[in-house]
Amino acid sequence: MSLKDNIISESLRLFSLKGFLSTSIQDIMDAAHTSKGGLYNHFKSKEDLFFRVLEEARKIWRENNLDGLDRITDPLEKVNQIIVNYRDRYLKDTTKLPGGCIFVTLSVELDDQRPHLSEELNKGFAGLKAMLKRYLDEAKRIGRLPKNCDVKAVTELIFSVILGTTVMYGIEKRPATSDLAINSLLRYLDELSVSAGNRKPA
Amino acid sequence: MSLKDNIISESLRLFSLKGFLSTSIQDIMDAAHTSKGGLYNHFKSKEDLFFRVLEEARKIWRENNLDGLDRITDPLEKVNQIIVNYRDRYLKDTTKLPGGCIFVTLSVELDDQRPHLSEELNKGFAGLKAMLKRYLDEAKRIGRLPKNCDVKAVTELIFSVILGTTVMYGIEKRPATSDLAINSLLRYLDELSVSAGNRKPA
DNA sequence: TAAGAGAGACCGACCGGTCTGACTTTTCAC
DNA sequence: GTGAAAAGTCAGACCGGTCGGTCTCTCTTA
Repeated sequence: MSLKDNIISESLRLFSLKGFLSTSIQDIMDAAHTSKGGLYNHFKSKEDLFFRVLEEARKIWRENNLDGLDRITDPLEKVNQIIVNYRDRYLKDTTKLPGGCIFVTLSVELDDQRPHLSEELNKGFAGLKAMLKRYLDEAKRIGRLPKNCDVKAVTELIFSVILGTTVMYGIEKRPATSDLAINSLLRYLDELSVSAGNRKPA
Repeated sequence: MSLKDNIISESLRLFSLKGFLSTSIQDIMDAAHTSKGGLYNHFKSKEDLFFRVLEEARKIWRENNLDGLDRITDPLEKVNQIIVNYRDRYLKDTTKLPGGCIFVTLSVELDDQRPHLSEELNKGFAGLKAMLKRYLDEAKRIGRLPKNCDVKAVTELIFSVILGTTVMYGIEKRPATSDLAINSLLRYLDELSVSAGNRKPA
């Protein structure tokens, strides 16, 4: 692995643990076994590094959370799979992200301190939310969700559980409890759904 | 208000916005209109101040979130009231906590950097969780929740939504979407409950 | 006159970032 | 193919500024 890539992946690890502002250039130099010259040769500033790290984080997010999605046709099942992937793959990817979801860590740290950085983070959140909503809308359209289902509200619930379990993971350092919360959410979605074997009384 | 109290409340505001490590003594001095001498005359270190601020934050949490609870007897209704208070009072207390729930901000920032500080934060989280579980257990005992209800899982779901909506509030800076998520949770709890007018088919 | 409050100079450590210089690799005229 | 110049890589000294914390001194009040 090139020094540049190594700096990015070590920064990713450190940012997920300590956040952006609390990770010093010295921390990164030590982790990547390099020097000021080595680092600033590849990145023109710490903020530049931030955006490169964000790219890498998004790649990891997609690889983990969207895995297997193209083999699923049912939109509600796709939402289910995203949540399962989040629980089983992404949150447990402790090699690349030892501090849990880096987007949450960075967003909480930066939202009131570096608006132009948190704005970049928010694009990702908005994208996830839009994706969830699109699948749920489609599910409603094809009758997999009841006609009176408030898709927007369900989307926000799913989103808040995803964010919340990430924070829980940081608090408890064990996946057990955050898994429980996610399982509750999955059960809720299942109860919400309409299928041959799971039809609700009117 | 005494200088000491003023330093605490200004620190509370700043910590909720920027976190502990990213708030400098200089920031606090500016906000409280004092100097090094004025600050260190009342607090022996920044960490000492941290614990005083935490005390104050807990007081505010109780005042907001437990308000009116003693006038409610039904345990499920108590849980409901805590969530409603969280939505309508605590999250919107932007004068004292402009950056949202300070416990979440600090926990995300400190869990991998200052274990002895985040440990103190975790006591509060554990206390809230225990309170929720106690009420839900009681609700199940008196038949307000179905016998097969997984109280632990529901507790974790509520907890994760509370944490998640706090993060959402920081991301979106408007209460509208986090309110939606909380409303979804309240509806879910209502559907879960067993009462004269809301009995489920077996 | 003793004590407490508070202002601010000062301390060593660390921050992000720049710059010089040593060393290696690539490029290209011949 | 060869040699010299150009470009790229990286180490580390150095910069001004900020960090948390200490200390001295003045002012107020009892």
